[in-house]
Amino acid sequence: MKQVRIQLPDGGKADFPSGMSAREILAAAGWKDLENAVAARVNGNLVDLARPVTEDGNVEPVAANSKEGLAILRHSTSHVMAQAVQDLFPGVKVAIGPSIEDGFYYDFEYSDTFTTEDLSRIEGRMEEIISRDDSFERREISRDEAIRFFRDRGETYKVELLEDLPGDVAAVSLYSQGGYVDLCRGPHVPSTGTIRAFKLLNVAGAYWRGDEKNAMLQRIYGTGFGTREELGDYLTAMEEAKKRDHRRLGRELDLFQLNDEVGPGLIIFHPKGALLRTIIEDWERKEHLKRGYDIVQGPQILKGDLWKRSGHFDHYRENMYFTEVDKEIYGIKPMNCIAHMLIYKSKIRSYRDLPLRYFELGTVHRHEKTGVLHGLLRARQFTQDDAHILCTPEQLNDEIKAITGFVDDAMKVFHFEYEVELSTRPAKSIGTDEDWEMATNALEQSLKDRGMAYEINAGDGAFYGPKIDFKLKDALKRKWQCATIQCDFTLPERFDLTYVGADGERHRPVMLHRVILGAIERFMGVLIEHYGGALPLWLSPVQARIMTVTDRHIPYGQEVLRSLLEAGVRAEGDFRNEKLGYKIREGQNQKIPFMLVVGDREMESKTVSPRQRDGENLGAMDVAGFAGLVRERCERNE
RNA sequence: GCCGAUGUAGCUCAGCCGGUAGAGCAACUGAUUCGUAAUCAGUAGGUCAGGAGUUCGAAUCUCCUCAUCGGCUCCA
Repeated sequence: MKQVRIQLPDGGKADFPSGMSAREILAAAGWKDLENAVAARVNGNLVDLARPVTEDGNVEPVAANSKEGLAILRHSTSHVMAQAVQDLFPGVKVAIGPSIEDGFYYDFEYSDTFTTEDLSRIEGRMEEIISRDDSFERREISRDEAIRFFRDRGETYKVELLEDLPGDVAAVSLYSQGGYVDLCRGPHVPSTGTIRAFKLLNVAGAYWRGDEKNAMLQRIYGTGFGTREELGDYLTAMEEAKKRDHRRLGRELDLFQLNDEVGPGLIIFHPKGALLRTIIEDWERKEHLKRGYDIVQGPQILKGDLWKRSGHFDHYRENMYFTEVDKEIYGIKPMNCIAHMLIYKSKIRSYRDLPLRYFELGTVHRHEKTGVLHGLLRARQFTQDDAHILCTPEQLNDEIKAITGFVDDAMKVFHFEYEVELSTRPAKSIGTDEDWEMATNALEQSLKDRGMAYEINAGDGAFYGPKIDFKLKDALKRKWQCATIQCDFTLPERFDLTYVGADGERHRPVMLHRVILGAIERFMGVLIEHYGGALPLWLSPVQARIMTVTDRHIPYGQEVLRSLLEAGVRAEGDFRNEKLGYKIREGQNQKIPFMLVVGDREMESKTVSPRQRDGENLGAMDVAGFAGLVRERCERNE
């Protein structure tokens, strides 16, 4: 009888009959905690526990609480959901139902709409299916057979998926549990009873295959975990995350408003929000000057002809606003590049002048579709920390590396982790193949030189060039692009930018568009959520609030306030006739870093008693001492 | 833009099968003058998102518009 040689958990090897299931081998090999296994990994491939093992090598269990195990569990849960939906709503067609980060979904075509009550019914039916503990059975059939099978059942989406498989795929796998059969690569948990904790979360529309030209399907989102406790923790964490939502904190901390009367996607910054952005912008100017950028400023509206020349009129018009002035059409700028081009063109440039780095805190307007607007994170007017770098092709690599370094420094200053993506040529684009290739290579090489981990985002570049995107996550784990570096060989061409080289000939410079924080508004939104509103001292619009114990301490409180403001501390007073506890509570809710209590003791000794946001009382100190402490902690970025 | 849900006082939310609006907190006024997360009392506050319709009568039912929320698509 044929044998397979399998590695044991203790490091030894043993032989088992070929064709034994992965589960049997795991048990025989002496693996522990197998009741938590949802699948097996055979020589690196994830397979069902029931899959026969026919080759030598490694067989390991995949635990329900591992990353892969959870994905398998959730994927199986999505199949159970699809089964429940088809039980309860005959005629509903299934599309796709993968596991995703934090959960799973399944897309359905249904002539009616799923309601919240429907979700409860579906959950109920899922519980029944789970309690039946039906096993997940895998079988392989030919592709043609599968097409016939799903066509007979009217599952047109599955048929389309099968028909679009690459031509060399001859066989596919089907998984069934109970009476439900789905086209699926697997693996799956052994049986429906393995699913212990799940919850359906919401219904949303989703285009078939993510294309807005296709039919709108109904997507049901859910999540699942290995235990009920973990599910409970997750749901609690989601509730907590909602409390960090910048839209909520923006109101609670009195930072900004979004007002229907003003219009969607337009932000009004209140004093504290405006101060926060001023602090960020001051930081930007300082950091850019430090790195050899020139600060410039372009106009808000530019004549239509310039936008035709730049290509925006042809490729970006639907996102632009236009206005007419003295019978002339003007475009309200959606990007800052044009003025920067004209600054470059204002003189003859030598290779000795390059690189030139033009920086502008440029306010732009973009007509975003209504459905995408999202607080500060997606607005119709926003200010970019934008720069355009004009350099020789030889300087490109160093310039890109300097920018990625700048981004990395900035992310450290604001305590952010980030992800990097390289986006390549989209379908709708301008420029030659050679330029695209050269630009894409330049970006990729710089990332490699710096040893940065990145993913390729095929076809997601700007219409004028490839880009590197840096993404931050919001409180609800949605990713937002902040920094980006975009290569552009087209605009210098269109505006006929040149420099005189060492050879005395005219050459075409290369251009980089780049932002570091991205849009100040978006960055503020992510920042507010990141810190849960408790901004670090150097960013806090109000660093200290002076609180009087009784009315007789007001004159001293005002004296302290004056001294602090003079010393450069952002301070304010709470001199109301309220109890100290009430003022503290309010200050705490406002997440003010320091509360300075002034009563008889402080008035007597000419001191203040700072109470930190974490509740710690620093004891009495004089005003100059406190101002020094604030300055020092700001410098240390605490 | 598309699918779905939602829209009642500054905020959070009640308001049943249609009979003309309510709470808590916030605000304001007064009393109180208080030492590290909520002092007490009183007052005021709403074209029930907007518009049209059905009805003797609409916050409630229907339609349209606007906005918000969750997704999709798109993007900083």
